[in-house]
Amino acid sequence: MTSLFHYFKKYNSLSKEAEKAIAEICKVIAIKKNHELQSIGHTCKTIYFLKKGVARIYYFKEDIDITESFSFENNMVVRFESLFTGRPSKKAIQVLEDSELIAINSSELFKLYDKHHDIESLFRKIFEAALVDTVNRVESIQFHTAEERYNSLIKEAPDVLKRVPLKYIASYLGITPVSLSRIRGQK
Amino acid sequence: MTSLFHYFKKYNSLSKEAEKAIAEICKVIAIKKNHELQSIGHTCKTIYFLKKGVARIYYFKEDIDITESFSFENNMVVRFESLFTGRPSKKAIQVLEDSELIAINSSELFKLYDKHHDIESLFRKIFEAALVDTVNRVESIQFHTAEERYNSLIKEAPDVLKRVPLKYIASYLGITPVSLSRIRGQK
DNA sequence: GAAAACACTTTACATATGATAAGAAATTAC
DNA sequence: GTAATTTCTTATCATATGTAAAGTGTTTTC
Repeated sequence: MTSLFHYFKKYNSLSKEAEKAIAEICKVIAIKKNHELQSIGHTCKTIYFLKKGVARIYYFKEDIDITESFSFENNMVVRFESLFTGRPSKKAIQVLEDSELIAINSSELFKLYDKHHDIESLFRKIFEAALVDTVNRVESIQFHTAEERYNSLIKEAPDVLKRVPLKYIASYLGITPVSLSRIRGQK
Repeated sequence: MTSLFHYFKKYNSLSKEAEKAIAEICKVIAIKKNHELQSIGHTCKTIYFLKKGVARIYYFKEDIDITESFSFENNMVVRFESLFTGRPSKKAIQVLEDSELIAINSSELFKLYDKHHDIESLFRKIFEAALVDTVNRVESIQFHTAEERYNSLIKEAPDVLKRVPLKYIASYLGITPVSLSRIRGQK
């Protein structure tokens, strides 16, 4: 739980009561490598925090498995488009190593917003940061070549190569494994 | 001002005092076609609402003008990555028709969050919706062909063709004007 | 309303990525 | 530890998009 509150501190400080209230709606869970945390068609009602391990959000486009994002230690894993619309997600969350997560029940969390103004501010800021990241990702996908994106990925998250199969990295970059292999082969 | 509060109502209801407080930090401005609302290097401290007209956010990649997004009537225009980081933006906002906007001073707005809980909730929800839109845009850019993206653009915003030069639409779709012309020519 | 500037299309050629298939390397299962 | 499975690379060919340049059409300017 310490790691979660340490993560929160980067965004907003919380009163003791607020921390207690959050702790009460959290569960620690362990999942084995390659298992699914949440599946396609399920409506997201949980905000996950990765204590240990790697996760990816993925979906299928015409039978092809496509990775939308990776998450590493000390970060959130959330399918925002389902969490904030209340609609079933077309995406699933899978864990790529034996992992430990903290699961925060989002309906309970949102109920805390009125009582604990600092909790609402905290998550507002977390989601604002997620918006900034996502805007930057649009820029990176739209206007950089696959090679540029590959290079910045391994710069920003060097251990992704050791921890994530290349086929997932390829679809995350928007290319086929064959194409990624070519890019890697050039050097 | 009515149009702005009508827009707000879709997300969260506001007390009379909150509406008054927001009205006090708003300015209505008019801008002529093709003029810049905010320029590259400027740090975003204003949230714009388009009453009338069309706007785009754009930047340069190696001397090439690239459109990141369009906004039409009754929507926000914000460079989130600057607003939420406090860093100068690499992007500019330009108006593509004679336009009228409501400018909300963001520093003043953020100060209102503590006094008016309903204002914080309102903007939290607005930005959560923006996050959902941006996540969906990532999906659309990454995993659909230019032709698919062109078709869904004209389906979702049919008058974009009448109101926006094709060269801007092309870069928004992530392709050159030549390529867009080819796609359009096929039919 | 003529000249200039800008926007759009078309053509020809170059290049990056995709699809498919086959083989090599690594991992997993028993 | 061997076989089976999965992952990654390489090769070939097809296709979509990029670049450059020329031509046509439309707007703007005075």
